[in-house]
Amino acid sequence: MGVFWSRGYHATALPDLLRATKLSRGSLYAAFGDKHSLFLRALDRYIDDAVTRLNVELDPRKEPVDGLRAYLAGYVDRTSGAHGRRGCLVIATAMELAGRDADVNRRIANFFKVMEARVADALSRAKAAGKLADGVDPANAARILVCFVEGLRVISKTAAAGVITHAAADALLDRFIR
Amino acid sequence: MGVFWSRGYHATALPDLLRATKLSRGSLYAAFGDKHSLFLRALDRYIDDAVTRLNVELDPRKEPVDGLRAYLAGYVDRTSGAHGRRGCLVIATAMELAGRDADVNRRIANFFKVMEARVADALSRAKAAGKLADGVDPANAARILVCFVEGLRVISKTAAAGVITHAAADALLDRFIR
DNA sequence: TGATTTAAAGACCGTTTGGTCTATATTTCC
DNA sequence: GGAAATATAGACCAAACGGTCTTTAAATCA
Repeated sequence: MGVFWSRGYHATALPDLLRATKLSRGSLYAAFGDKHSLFLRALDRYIDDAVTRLNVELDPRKEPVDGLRAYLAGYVDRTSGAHGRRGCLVIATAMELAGRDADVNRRIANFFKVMEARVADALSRAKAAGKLADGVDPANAARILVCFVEGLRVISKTAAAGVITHAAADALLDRFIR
Repeated sequence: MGVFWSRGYHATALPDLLRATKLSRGSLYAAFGDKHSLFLRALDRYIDDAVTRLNVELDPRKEPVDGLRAYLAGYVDRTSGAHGRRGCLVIATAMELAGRDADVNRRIANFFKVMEARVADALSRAKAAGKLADGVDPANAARILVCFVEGLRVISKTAAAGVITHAAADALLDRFIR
């Protein structure tokens, strides 16, 4: 997974995968079929990890506003410095392959749908608890937050070291909560 | 430019470029040097177009809030439907090459810096005119808006046709203006 | 231990990659 | 019209691509 994450699909050659998996050419093809299948497995694992994290942070049994704060803070941390410059496998794949690979497109579209749904759900719970500012629509706000965190990953690819974005994330959430 | 935009750097082969430029192999190399140089020219043109548009929309002589509204609306339009699925050359390049290509990194980092500066400037002018909501910091808000529009481009790569985001963009801006 | 399965190493395959070069047209200019 | 410059088509190159296959070594098990 790591090598696709760092280099992208096309830029990852067989020798890179052999080094990363410590498998021989024959074993790799016996185990995974071909490069594309192996990539799909890597992408699935990456997405699973992300969804798992989402389910923890936005757990319905937790305080929704705290969860949203943790969700945003997690993205800020993961896009700071060297982590940020590594980028995001989902976004890189979306831009590189989504238009020409239906398997990839389906997975990524679903991931964004799930994330938006989890965030919208947390916002709905916050609204029900009277924690949201007047006139905030959970569906719109969820889309805004998802776009914000994904945009964060994009600009962090080239951001200079030491750029702090926690303040922006806090400022954004503060606009929605009471 | 178009072929890099549609396919990305690695996935664009020489024959694609010959077809797109209607040049022969020899002429193309005489005119541009090599694939990487040609790509840099395409990227520069794409960025120039974007900066030009930015300068029009956020022109200091115009009403800043109107400009910001036009800026957001423009991104929403350009990420809807087929346009959206084509993606964005800057983001695709950031994810594909920025980590390993200093020329590319410099251009993209600068582009994001310029965009954020233009947006921050418009927000500052709006604040001076008393048009901003209480407690809104132009610098933080600018980063939020930039991340939002870039995130929009990402999720639009795989979004189903007909998904409307104008409402989210309006909702976001409405949180910052009075 | 000896037979059998499993994995490693890497030669090998056809194709495609980015890039060069030559021979042939096509302009351009006087 | 004829010489000089320019652009074309496409042969050609070495290297790298994804993928297969054979040969050798290691592990497994009775």
